[in-house]
Amino acid sequence: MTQQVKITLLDGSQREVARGTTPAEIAASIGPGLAKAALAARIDGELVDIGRPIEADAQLALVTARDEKDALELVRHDYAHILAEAVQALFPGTQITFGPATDDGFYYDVAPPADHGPFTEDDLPAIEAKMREIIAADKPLRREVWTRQQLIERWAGQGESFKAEWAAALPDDEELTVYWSGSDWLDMCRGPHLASTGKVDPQAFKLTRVSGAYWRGDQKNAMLSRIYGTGWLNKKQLDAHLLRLEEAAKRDHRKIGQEMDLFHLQQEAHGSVFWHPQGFVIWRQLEAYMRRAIDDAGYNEVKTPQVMDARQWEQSGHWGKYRENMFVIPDEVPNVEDEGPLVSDEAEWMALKPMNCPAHVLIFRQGIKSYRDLPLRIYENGCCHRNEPHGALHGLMRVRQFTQDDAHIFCREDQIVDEVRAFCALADRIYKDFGFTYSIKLALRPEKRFGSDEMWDLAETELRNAVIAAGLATEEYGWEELPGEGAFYAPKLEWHLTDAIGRTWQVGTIQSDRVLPERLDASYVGEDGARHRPVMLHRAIFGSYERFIGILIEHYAGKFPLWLAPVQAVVATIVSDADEYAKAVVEKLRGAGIRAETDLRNEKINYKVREHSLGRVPNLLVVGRREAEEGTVALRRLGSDEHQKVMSVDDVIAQLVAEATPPDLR
RNA sequence: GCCGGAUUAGCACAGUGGUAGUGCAGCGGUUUUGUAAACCGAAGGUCGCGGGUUCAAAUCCUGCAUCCGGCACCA
Repeated sequence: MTQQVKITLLDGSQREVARGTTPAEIAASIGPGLAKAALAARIDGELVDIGRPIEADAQLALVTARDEKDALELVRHDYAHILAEAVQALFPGTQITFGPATDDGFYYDVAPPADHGPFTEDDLPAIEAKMREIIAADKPLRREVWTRQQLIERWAGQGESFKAEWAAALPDDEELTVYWSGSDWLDMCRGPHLASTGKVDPQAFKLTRVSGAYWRGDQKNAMLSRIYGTGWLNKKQLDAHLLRLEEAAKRDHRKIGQEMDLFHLQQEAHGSVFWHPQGFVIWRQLEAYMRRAIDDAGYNEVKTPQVMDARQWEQSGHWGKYRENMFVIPDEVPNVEDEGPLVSDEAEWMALKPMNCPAHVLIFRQGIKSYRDLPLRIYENGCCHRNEPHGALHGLMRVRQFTQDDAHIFCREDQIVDEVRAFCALADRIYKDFGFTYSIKLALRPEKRFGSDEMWDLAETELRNAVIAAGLATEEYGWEELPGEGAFYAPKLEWHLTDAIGRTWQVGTIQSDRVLPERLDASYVGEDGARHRPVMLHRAIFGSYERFIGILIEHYAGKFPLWLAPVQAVVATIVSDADEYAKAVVEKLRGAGIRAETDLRNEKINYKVREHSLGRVPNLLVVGRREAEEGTVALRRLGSDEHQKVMSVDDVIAQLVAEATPPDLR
């Protein structure tokens, strides 16, 4: 066996070193600066410890803070370990389980000691302080390969039942490693890690919250305490992140919804929205916009029943697969006597619709359809109810009553690709009108599903091919396939929007379904005169009006483009002598279709400017004696640094009318 | 549904066993004001709901509801 190995560095240069030389040593031989900066290495592409001996000829890349993605992953992973060590140091008897890096930090799931109860946020300051001690101690992190037997014995011996279970379950072909922190603490971990605990910045992390989390993500298992932190390379990054969180909190649609008087929620109807006049203006604009879009795209709008017999839901399969999310209603006159149960034991059941698809099939089934009728696109602003778990409800984003922009396209096999492509184009146009970029994902068959494997193969292939044909299955569109995430009846293409501050939201979807037409016996007469099954494409672009408006509120931070703004202009007076003039201006604005209000209150103009600015009114038209005499207004635009502009009323109206035109009508 | 936290005036919040408070909004008055908060006054509460402990409960205990942060769920 040769004692030398050949190392190829990033710049292509090569050097011979003794077998077992570490990347750290090579970094040191290149220069002290690099030795200090090197956090880890990639050997033949694999991310490894800086102290990992090199055993064969290899390509070597040294990882420094400049390789931000790798570096963040490494430090976050280290923070997670230090967190676990700190918790065990402070709370002996705590069991550790699992602690990965996340998108902006890390967490560790731990089981508190029997006498302690779950950890709370009150515990965090002490844990943070202990973590800083461990970082200050700069304990070397040392990797060792162990056998499964060693691991199980060690964990079982320490009373770490979760780790022991985990060690026993790890796959046979995996090299099992532990990392020592100094000589007194170790965790089972795949690595890699930095060379020592002192390599992370003690000022660049913060423990943020504590929550419950099930062991191995399964509801049937024990509930652990999950301690979350955010972690970065340096304090500047941490501060920037904390600032971003503050900015995101300011955009919270629940907060803005209250500030702008758009909607409210209350406990007597939890999970269902009370839309206020201002909020419903936005809804109406979206509804009108969507109607124009679907009219153009050859859809037919329908309206279907809110409540249908349970037998219908049994036939569609929802009763079996979806009942726990449905609101059921006895089909019986309730008992009006004081005594006795509200409904009898013999009551038949009905259910509020959780989806619109069965009703659309029932419309399709009326009369005989021929191949000439296809593709038939049935659209509905469909109001659905789903009995969501209480813990899932969240503002407008997750509600129990919502209205989908839902349509079902009944078509032949050979029409699927064209229909999906047309849908891609429609979705593209609509999302761009709102200023979103997006990525497309294909969610593949879930475990709990209807239909044969052949059918799923076919359906998945069709959707994939359609996206490829549309030229969207590319990196630019974030193309990705997500195993196990499809609906129970069909795979789905998903559109994930990216909003103004970089967060993503899954909204649009199209799914190709052969199950429901079969179950509800939908058919058409083909050219051959025989009966055939249509394929059914389920599709939505907003997803639900509620959620889409929630997303828009956060995307625009409440500063809606003019066509969506609840109040488009306020005419505010400086002196009461201008009241009559202000009223006349508002009349003219309204006559031109602008949503305008007067503000004649007995307040200083400073006060009115401040109030309407905070209220996110896009245009403030200030009028005093001068404007009243000259027939002008002083236009002050929200978010504009420039000063007011004095304009004639007609010019202002022309400008606002142009700006308030919905994007599809421009 | 699970873990933790919260719930006090329209809103934001203070109040740890002894007469429920502050700011803003709203209401009344004064002021007629030129681009991000004029001044004065009066009013506003079943302290989420139920039960318990206590001479006395917003405050302690308990059950429930809703909300918040996660987990699980998300057709």
